[in-house]
Amino acid sequence: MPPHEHPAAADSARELIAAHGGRVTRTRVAVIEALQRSAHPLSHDEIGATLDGAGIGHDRVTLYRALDWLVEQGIAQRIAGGERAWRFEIRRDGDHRHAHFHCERCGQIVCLEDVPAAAPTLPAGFAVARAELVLHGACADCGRAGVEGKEG
Amino acid sequence: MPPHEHPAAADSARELIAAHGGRVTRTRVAVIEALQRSAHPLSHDEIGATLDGAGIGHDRVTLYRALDWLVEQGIAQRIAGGERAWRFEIRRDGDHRHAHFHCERCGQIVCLEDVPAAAPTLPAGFAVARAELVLHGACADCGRAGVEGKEG
DNA sequence: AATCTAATGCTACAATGTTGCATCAAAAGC
DNA sequence: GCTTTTGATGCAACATTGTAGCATTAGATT
Repeated sequence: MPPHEHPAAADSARELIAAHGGRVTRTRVAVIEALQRSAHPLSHDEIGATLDGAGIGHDRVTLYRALDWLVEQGIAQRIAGGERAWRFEIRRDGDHRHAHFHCERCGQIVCLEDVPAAAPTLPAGFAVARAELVLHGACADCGRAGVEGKEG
Repeated sequence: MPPHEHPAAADSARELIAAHGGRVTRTRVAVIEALQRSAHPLSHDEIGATLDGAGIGHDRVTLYRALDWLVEQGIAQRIAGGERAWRFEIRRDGDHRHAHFHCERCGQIVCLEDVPAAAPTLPAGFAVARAELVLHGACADCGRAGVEGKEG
């Protein structure tokens, strides 16, 4: 085990991957750990930066495929949230139906763990697989910094 | 007035544009009419096809800018709904906070006029400008056609 | 009709995501 | 420990969606 990693985190990531019948690769372990460490969903780009920071070579395609696999396996989930790019977050058991807040000031996506994204009653015939509730506005940090400008 | 258009629709589009201080151009009129006629939000691409069908020359950029202007003026609004591309719909008075349904089978976005996309109580400091509630699954048509396959 | 300038249309570009294929390396077998 | 198998990677090339700059066109006004 590399001495510069948290043993528990690395183990849980490795076990998670193996439990789904996938190969335990540097990329997948690092992606899962990055998502687990982050308090908010990460974009492909942000995850890539994390990998670079960890000295893990990769390219865009590998990362996309690793993320695709994680989503496919139900380990992670995609959020359409902010702008054009997807964001990813780890699916914690039973916890994957919370709403998200997109700050139009700083671009950040915040998980609103307390706010459920539940599907209301729908017209007959509609089968809902998942609900996405995204609130747009100014987050607590940006709201404090100033009402109109970028800085207070 | 061109004889192949609905006079009322054309007038309302023209008036709408003029009321916002913009120039009444073929593109804008056609885009507004397309959105008004459609029961569901349209993608940039679908709107472009409508313009082509109406024999109105245009290019991608013009259409993007026309749509940007409509959104800017509050005449239309963007929906992040389905995949990567934005969708657009006309803003009807007071009616612009309904939820949307994204059918993962046919890719269609359906307006759920009866389902409000209201923001629930948030942590202190969060200012919500708008709420987007998108439900993903199978729409009534696709659900009827078959449970797993594309066709019943 | 002449004028003014918003809007268009072109080219070129940026950002995000996908496909095909040769190579590499993780897991399994020996 | 070495070889085999094949899933995962990395590269190049491409597809889609959206923007920026700028010359030209055409809507509104005089």
